[in-house]
Amino acid sequence: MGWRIPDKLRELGEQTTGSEMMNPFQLSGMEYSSLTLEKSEHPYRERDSAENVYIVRHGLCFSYRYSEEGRRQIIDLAFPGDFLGLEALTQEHFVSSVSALTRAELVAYPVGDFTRQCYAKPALSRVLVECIAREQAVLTKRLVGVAHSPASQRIAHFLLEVRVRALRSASLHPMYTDERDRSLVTASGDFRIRLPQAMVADILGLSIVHVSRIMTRLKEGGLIKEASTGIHYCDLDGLKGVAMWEGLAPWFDET
Amino acid sequence: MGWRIPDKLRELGEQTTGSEMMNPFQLSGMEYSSLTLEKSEHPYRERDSAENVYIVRHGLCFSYRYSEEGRRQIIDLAFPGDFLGLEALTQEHFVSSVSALTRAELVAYPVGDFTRQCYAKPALSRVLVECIAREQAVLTKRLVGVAHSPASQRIAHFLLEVRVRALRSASLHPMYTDERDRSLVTASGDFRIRLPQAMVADILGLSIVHVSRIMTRLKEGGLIKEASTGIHYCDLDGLKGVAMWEGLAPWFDET
DNA sequence: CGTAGCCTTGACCGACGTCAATGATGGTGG
DNA sequence: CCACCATCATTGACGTCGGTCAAGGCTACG
Repeated sequence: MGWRIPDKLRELGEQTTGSEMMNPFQLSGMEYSSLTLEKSEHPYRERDSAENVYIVRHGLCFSYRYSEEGRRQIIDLAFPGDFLGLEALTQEHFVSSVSALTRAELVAYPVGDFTRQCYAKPALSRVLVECIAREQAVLTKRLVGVAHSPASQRIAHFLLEVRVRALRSASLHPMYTDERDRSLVTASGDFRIRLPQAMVADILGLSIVHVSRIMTRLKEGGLIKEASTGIHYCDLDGLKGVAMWEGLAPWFDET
Repeated sequence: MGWRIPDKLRELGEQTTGSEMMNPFQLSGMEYSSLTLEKSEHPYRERDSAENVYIVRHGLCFSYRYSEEGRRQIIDLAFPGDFLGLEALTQEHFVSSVSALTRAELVAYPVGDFTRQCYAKPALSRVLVECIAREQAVLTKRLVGVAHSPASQRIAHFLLEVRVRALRSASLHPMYTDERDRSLVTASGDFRIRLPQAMVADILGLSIVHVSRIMTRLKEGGLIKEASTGIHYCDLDGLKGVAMWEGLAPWFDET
């Protein structure tokens, strides 16, 4: 689903051990294992028994589900620092699948431990609530958008959303800047990211064809460029205009 | 937003005092005040400073927001037992408004108390996480639906969703069956609810006109009836067919 | 050179929105 | 009891956004 920031765990009262400081993923009292995903590998799938909660460490993942008609609906992207699979906290089995958009590295915590720690450290629960609330804000925003706005606006908005979230993630989580895959952040001011149009389509509920059409329009307008390095954002203000951008949510700082 | 069920608070470990048992809304250590809303009154509005967290006691509320183009987008309904305004936990100001669909009664807890109690009783945080997760499931489900399905399916699905949630609320929360307003539950097997088409439209992102068209089709098909008492569900299986119903979420029991 | 991803483009069509007029209903006050 | 208004639902005409189908291009890669 893409929840946020274990860092706050430390930030928020709970004292941290030295080793936790060294490695923000090692939370005391919890098992902890890493796994590396190649592009389009799955840490878990719908219906799998939900044994772990994950945090993204590197790379980009996305969670999705198939609609009854068999279309893939992407629910959200997950940037480094985001949680994945929090459904495990409340359910036996996952109700969504996750796949890696680039090579990615996750950290897995067994649900049991996680739940236990929630009880032991209220700060952890508290963080969770915040993360979920933040996630929820993004989702409802998208819900509102998907419902009413024309495709161009949705797409522009989504591109901006991705930028803000990626930048936030990168700043909180500098290791993301790791150049291992190139779906990355700023070069010389302008932002770029590798994001196949099919992703955009499946997130926003549009057809690939139509996404293509609109992206070419955006390109013609000089708002973005596309290259093998991904989508480049050329004219931020232009994009914000098209998107009717008002910011993502109060707690996401603008850049 | 419409989160769920303080009852679990007691259910989930935290011992309860006698008076709490008598009145599930009186949580020890928290201030607590009630307010009654007439139809279409607002407990709070977007941008209001977020001072309270609410639980719905009677009646039906809905949370909404205006899109940039000025259309009202309803985010969710809130049934008795649902939380409202949990945004207050993470934000200074509300980002959505709430209005009563029928006469309604809310209980308000000051955020400060609420937060403090979250730290004091991990079970409370835990409940919150569950509530939010449940809410989230409904939202993502709707997101997926809104994105891809034809209007008829969305509407049918929504009607069923409402039914399940209302029944669940009524069973957990018998006081709901209170006959004070008639937007209520079962009569002799069939379910009915008062729900203006404009609501449905604004929840699902459709135009009122189109909702009307489709509802008439549903009526012609004998799936529902409409009367002054609200929408009557005549042919549940038929509806489920149209909706491609697969249940709302694992933890919502079917009826 | 062939194949596989991914993007583009045109022709066509249907679902759904908008506009505008018309009906039902029910509540209020004279 | 009726007149009036507000709210909500219906219906038709018409336009458009965006989906589907199908063909063709562009890298990238073995």
